Formats: sequence, structure tokens, C-alpha cells
Amino acid sequence: MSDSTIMINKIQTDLIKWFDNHGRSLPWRRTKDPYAIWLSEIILQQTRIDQGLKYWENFLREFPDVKSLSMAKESEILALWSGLGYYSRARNIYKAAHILVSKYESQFPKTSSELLKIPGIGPYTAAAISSICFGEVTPALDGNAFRVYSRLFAMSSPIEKRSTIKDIWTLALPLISNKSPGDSNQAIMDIGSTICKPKNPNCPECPLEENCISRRSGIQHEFPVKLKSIKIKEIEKFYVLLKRGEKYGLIRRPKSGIWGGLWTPLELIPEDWELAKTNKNIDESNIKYLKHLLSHRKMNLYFTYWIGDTFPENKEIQWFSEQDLKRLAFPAPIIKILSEKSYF
DNA sequence: AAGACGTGGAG
DNA sequence: TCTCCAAGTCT
Repeated sequence: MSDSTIMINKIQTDLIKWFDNHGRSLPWRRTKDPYAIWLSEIILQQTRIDQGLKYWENFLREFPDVKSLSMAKESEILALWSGLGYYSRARNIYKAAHILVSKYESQFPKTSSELLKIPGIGPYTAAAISSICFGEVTPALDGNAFRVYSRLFAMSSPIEKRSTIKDIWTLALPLISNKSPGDSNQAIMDIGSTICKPKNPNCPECPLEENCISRRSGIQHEFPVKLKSIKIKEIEKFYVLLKRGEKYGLIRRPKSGIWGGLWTPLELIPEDWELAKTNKNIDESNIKYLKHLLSHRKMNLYFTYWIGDTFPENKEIQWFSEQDLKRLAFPAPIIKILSEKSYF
């Protein structure tokens, strides 16, 4: 056995050992059911565990398997997803459930290359599911893993580049245990979230410390190398809540774009908002303001009631009673403003 | 391939 | 209050 093989074997066993002793205890780690794992992986995309946990429990309770999920209406899935964000994930699990039932006999494919064909499953999720559920030896590279590996290998090229990602994948592959690849991947992710954090990594606690190339030079904080900085644009949106008797008028947003498929009050373009003010259709002294941050945008949201019986011309408006609203999917800021400001 | 797509917690 | 960003994917 060569020296490098011995070292790689040691890293493998160190990782597994660390995972057994220090890995996080999470509910979806108590099962190997690919459906439950899949759901957790989709929910946790760009989402913190604290935030996603409740949703995972709700989904598993309402829809315990692929078949029950495939029988749900898209609106039901969206409503259950309401408040979690990145709603294409909800629309995609709806599509995915149908594909799994019709083309895969309700079974999850066992390889990452096959999983990749399913809507909402990208390179990370495919590798996570195949390694955890089916023992495929492949690195699952999420944000945590990229950070850990970029420090471990002191990757000087920017993390956004395709070649860098490919290099990390190749370097990471030998570190994945053939016996329990899922544990290897989850060990790396746990190290990334609890030790090898973006700021102030706790290197003395890390099982990889002695093998970490950037740590040897004390430059671990310089990785991962990133190209771009985020620039925030500001936009304004204007909403008027329509009320007719005991019913509220709402609009269903188009499937694509922000908050796709969700419900909001009527959204006015700035010109119509100004016009409505001129015509005294909105009460200027009673406009609620809410700031909402998106990944690359700052949204300034303005809300008010519509005054008068003549509503803006819009064929999309649908009317709901207060009871109906519970089954509808709303974006988080809409939920916030409607409940906190006690519109309903 | 660069930009769109949410949200709430941390510092 | 403000900035950053977390278990990514899609177009």
C-alpha cells in the first residue's frame, strides 16, 4: 500500500468515526426511506434545518409516500409549502411525484445519473440520495462541502468555475467510504456547518485538521475563493386588498417568476397606484409598508385597502371567504402583513 | 453562463 | 438597522 493510499484510508475512517460520535442527530437520519430522504433534501435546499424541520414533518404526515403525494393537488402542496420560499421546489415535487409513479413504479431510481432526470433534483441532491439510500460512492457537494473541501485542498481557483467544481469532485471522491458513502458525505456537511464555518472555523475540533492544506499555512479563512459580490437592487410593489361583503379578492400569480402559483392581493403598477391615489380609491394615510429582502433584491411593499365599489378592471380576481383563505398558499410577507396588520 | 428564485437567523 | 447567507436548481 502506498503512503497516499494509507493517508486516504485514514481520512475515510476518521470521517466516519467523527460522524458516529459528533454527527448531528436529525430525524431524517433515522430512516433509509428514499422518499423521506428526498423530501428532506429538497426542503433543506438553501434552507436552515430549524426552518425546514416543521415542513418536513408536515409533508410526511400529510403525504407519507410518493403515491399519496402524487394524488395531491398542486395547490395543496403549494399551501403546505407556503412560507418556506423557493416555490419552484414545491411545484417540482408535484411533477416529480407524478413521474415517479408513472415511469418508475413509485420507486426511486438508485443512481445519481438517473435521479438527475427528476425535476428539482440537481447534482447535489442526486448524490445525497444515491449515497445515503443506495450506497453509491459519489461526493455530495453542497455549500458546506465546497467550503470544507476548498480549505482541505486549498483550492485557489474560484468556486463558481465549473473546472473548480470538477476538480473538487475528483479530489473528494477517494475520501468517500465504499462501505458507507452516505455517512462520509454527511460527515463533511456536518463538519462544514458545525466546525468549518464560513467565519472563525474551529480547526482544533476538526477531524481533518492535520490533513488540511490551508490550515497548515494558517490561511483557512481565505477559502473558498469567490469571484462575485452580491449587488442588491431595490424594487417597489403596490398591493390593494379588495373586499366585497365578506369576500376578499385575490390574484393567483403566474407559475413562473417570483412567488409562482401563490396568491396575493391585487398588485398595481406604480402608475395605477398613483392614479388610485388621485381618485381617492386608496387611503394615503393608511398605507402599510413592509421591507422584504430577496437574494439579490430589496422589495419595498406597500399595502392598503381599496376604497369604493368600483374595482380595477381585472379578470384574474377571484373571491374568497375568510375560511377559504386557509387552504391558499401565500408568500411570507403577504402572510405577515395580512395577519400582523389584522386585515382579516 | 449569469441571473432568478425566499426566508429568517446571526453577527 | 443592515449585511450576509443556509443541505441548490433551473433557465
